[in-house]
Amino acid sequence: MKKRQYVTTAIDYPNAAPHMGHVLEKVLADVLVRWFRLRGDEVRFQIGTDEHGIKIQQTAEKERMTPKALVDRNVPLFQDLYRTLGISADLFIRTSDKKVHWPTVEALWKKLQDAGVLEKRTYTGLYCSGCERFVTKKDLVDGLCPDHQIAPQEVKEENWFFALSTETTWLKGLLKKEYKITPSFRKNETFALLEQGLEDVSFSRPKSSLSWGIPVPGDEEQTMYVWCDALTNYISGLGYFTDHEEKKWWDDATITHVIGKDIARFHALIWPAMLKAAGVRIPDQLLIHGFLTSEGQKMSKSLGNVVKPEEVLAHFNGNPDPLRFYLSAEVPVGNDGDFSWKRIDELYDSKLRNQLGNMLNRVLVMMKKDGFGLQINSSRAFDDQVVLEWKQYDEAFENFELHKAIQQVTVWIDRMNAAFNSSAPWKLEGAARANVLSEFAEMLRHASLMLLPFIPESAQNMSTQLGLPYAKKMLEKDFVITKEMRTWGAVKDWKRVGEPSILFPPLLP
RNA sequence: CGCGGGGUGGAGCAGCCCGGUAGCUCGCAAGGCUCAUAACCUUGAGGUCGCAGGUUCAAAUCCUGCCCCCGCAACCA
Repeated sequence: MKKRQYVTTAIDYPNAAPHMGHVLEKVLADVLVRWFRLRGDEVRFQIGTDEHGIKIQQTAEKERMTPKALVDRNVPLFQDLYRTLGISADLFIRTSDKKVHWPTVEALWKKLQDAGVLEKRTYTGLYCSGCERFVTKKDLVDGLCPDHQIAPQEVKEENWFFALSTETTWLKGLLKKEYKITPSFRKNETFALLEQGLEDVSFSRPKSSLSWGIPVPGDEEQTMYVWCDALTNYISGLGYFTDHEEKKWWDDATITHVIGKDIARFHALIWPAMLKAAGVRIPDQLLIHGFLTSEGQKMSKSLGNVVKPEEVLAHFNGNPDPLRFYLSAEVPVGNDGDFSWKRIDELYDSKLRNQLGNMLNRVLVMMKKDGFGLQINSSRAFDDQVVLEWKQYDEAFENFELHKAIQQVTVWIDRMNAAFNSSAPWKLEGAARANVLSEFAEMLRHASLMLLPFIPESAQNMSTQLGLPYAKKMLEKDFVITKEMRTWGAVKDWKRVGEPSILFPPLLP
């Protein structure tokens, strides 16, 4: 039976241009999604932007524009970047979208209210006029805000609160059983939070302090806070609580939220509690990635080491694959990683250019000389080897160890290079020579299929050079890697290889 | 006792969950090949796997304690 997958990423906050952290998450999700599609799953993949909130409001004021104008200016930066990177999302949702997003959010709010989990209370807190936000006593140094050197004032305001504290026990049970969290240490972390007990969370702010957002239904003086607004994108994109609900993507799919470690707790605790109150099923799993440092240090504007994805793309002449390869191979899923210019160049040269690209070229150039003909003999040994490679590859993906899957391919390419030297086909003649070369072409065919989720365009390029009949269709969303394609010598209508060309050109100094 | 991650040859990392010849990339040395994008292959030098105990026939891997880095601590991916 066909499996159905609903994959989402966090929605990005567009108060500034996208950076490498955004890219890490989207590439991770995209690789996973492409693998799902290639194995034949029915997939829906959603990304988007979280456009409301005080920060957008403030940034807009600074730049003397309306919040709407600010997000309309910034959101295309994200959309264009993701298009260039080949992020194969089916829907890009924007929380400022009153047609797609708002109806679901408003309906959800009412459902929560009906369920009795929302309550209006007076909240008393310390407000720093410099930060323009509430601070806690722990933030203060000698009673002063460390950023602004002023004493915060005690302010009372009305907030709607969501009853999370009562869900502690239920959430423990949920995390123990149904709700899977990868990597597992994030689950332990969440349990530690639960042990401390949960507090109710603020679900709205007065319009006077937060105006850029969705008004609370029936209480126009209040604006929704991030939770009910942003998290809800995962179901508003499916039209939930409207006349065009696409329930099959939620009720009958495996739901995977790909998110960063900073928002893990909200997805692990608040989101399920909201859904429970609204009578909607709980998602299946969270895939939580770490953060990227830049040249070993925390990425920050003040250090000036923020890496812009556009610069990386430009460095490789607009080819997204070196960056996709780097993030997939160098950053183990769940761990923090580092972005280094030196390292990405190193990897490009050694792995992609000298090992992969050159391997393909050395085979194809010889085959071209011999007239492009292909003759793959059946072979028990190669059969077994290919089966094993695919098995390990699948296992890595199933455990979300994407770095292992791609590293396995590069290791195989390594072995091919060594085997090519010891086979020394340039010393052979006739049928022996043709057979050896064809064997390498067949191995490269498998490798290009395995690389497809990671570096789609380059993998397709490989397959085109190999002259594969299916090469043209490889980037289509309904392309599936069939049993034949995974079997040694089983692509029967593949008789000739194509014209060789340089897969990864040397970089200009 | 707030929470978590990390400390492995010159640099950067994997391995640790499921103990059993210490692996990868770059760099370095020597040799080989000549099909190929001056690419490829082989061999070698270089590590008491943060420190100290413990469990075990056997520990980078499990347990305990300590030291040092780095994040997070409710809206910075």
